[in-house]
Amino acid sequence: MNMSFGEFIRHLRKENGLTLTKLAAKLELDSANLSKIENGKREFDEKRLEKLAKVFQLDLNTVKTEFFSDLFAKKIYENNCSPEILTVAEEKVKYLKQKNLKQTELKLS
Amino acid sequence: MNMSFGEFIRHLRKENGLTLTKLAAKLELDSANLSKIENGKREFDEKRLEKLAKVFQLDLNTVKTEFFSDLFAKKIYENNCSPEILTVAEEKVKYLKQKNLKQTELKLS
DNA sequence: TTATACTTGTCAATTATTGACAAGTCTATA
DNA sequence: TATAGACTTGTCAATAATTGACAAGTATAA
Repeated sequence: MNMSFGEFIRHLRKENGLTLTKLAAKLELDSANLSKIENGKREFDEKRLEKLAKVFQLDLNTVKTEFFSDLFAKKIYENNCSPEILTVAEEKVKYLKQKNLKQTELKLS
Repeated sequence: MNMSFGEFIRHLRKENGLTLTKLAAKLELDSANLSKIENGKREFDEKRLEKLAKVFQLDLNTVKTEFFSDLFAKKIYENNCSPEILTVAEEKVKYLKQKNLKQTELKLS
């Protein structure tokens, strides 16, 4: 499943035999804007991820993965970052989790 | 080097014996706001990355890596994304590069 | 030619980010 | 204990970015 988030939505939409107008209604957005989203000319609004998952009966985590990985990939591509950045990000996630764990411990004591 | 971007700046600043006021001046921003950035209460503005690299004579890619990996990690953490998202992102970077390559080829032919 | 599906451009309205400054804490030192 | 310097926090107007909405276009099929 290697595609942009716009292509991901288009793929789902076609697969389910929906028109832009139909899907836009379900997502409560303008069909012209949905067209732009599918064509990568606008961003999909994060706050609609849950709605999107529901419409197509997908796991929210799957949808989030598509959404955020697309975001990350674009940033890396646009800014010409070296690929090691993802390893660094991975470490930082661990760091954040550990940090939050410590703060929780503090609050409990 | 595992820290947030705010901590990264603070580390650099201390290492170079600068006060908030001094560094803020070099970065052309308010010292109160720089304090918030170091404490993770505001975002560092992407457009100042180059300036930051110059001030501390760092490779721009190093600074970008710290900046964007911090951004990614925060998103992953906040949204409770599974770690595999980074692998997906990596694939999408490749996809984008390949896609752009094809478009370049088209333009040249 | 009419309908349907889609695309593109534009722009006001809404939201988010930023810059700026006042007022505070904390520490060290005269 | 008061003065200074370093830092933190809250607030808010100004600026910038995103979004919603709609008009006008193209493309295709009936």
